[in-house]
Amino acid sequence: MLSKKTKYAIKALVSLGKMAGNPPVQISKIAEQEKIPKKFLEQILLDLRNAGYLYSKKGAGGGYSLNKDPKDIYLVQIMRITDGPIAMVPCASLNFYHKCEECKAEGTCGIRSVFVDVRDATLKILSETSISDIINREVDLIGEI
Amino acid sequence: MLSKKTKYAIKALVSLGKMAGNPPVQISKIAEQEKIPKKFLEQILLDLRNAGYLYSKKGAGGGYSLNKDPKDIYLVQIMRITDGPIAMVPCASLNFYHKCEECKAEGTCGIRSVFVDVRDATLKILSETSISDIINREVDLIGEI
DNA sequence: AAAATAGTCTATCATTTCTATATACATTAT
DNA sequence: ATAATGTATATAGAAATGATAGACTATTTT
Repeated sequence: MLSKKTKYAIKALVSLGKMAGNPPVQISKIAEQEKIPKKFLEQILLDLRNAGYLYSKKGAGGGYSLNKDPKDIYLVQIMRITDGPIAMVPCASLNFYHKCEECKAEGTCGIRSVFVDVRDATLKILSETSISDIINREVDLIGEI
Repeated sequence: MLSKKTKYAIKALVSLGKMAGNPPVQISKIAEQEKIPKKFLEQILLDLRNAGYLYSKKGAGGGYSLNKDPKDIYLVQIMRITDGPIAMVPCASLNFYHKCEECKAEGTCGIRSVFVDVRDATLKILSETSISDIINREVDLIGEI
């Protein structure tokens, strides 16, 4: 399961993505709109800012906005910042690899082998889907009604 | 990430799968072989037994063995018993569905839509991979060395 | 029948992770 | 200056996870 942190992060980015071009949006506004606890959102936005995805401005009239084109922010990037690994077992992780404690022979582990496949399938989607794609999906879904 | 519970469950099943046909194996033996805390493994095997995947026998000469053909035990089934949902968001789960608290319009949620795709991709692999397949993968991997 | 073996069941504890909140500080606009 | 707003760190509370304990039941062996 995704942590709430990650879900909130994606929601906030989508929300900001829809505003792309507009002046910065205040944390409190995003928190209210997306039903996210404000103080928690502060931390999350900070992480995303420090990772280069958001621009922030202090003081009156300040707030947050995207620091990249929504087309260039991929889910996999966000999830790695907020939740860490994509893989379901540490030994199958590309960016957060570490050995399973109980593992005897990683190279010939059938379980690992399956979860490498799962990772690849998941990664394919998450690394091809941008904030912009999510927004487009919503437009499409609304159109289908 | 998979819980240790699930990882242990799969390991135990694979271990028993390799013994298919042999007399029951004691918990303590599996625990030792697979480096799993014995008391924890007891609980896990009980769950698998109660779900119908294992046969057990008490008393001297007792132990556990598979109650099904290893070809007919799929990862997805085990994971649902030990970890619950496969999907990364509750609103995208087939067997453990529930609404996301903060969600306003599930039907037109772009995030959900992506994670339904992720779920389907994951499910395709997990529902096609059996204990027997894992054992075969190991044979293949050893052959490649 | 008694003793030894091995699973069953329930409770509980310890640790970690997650979620959320609090507080003090820094910067900017008016 | 003052008010608005983000920054940074600490901490608390809650939930989930991982692991252990102990008493009980069934089976086999002697």
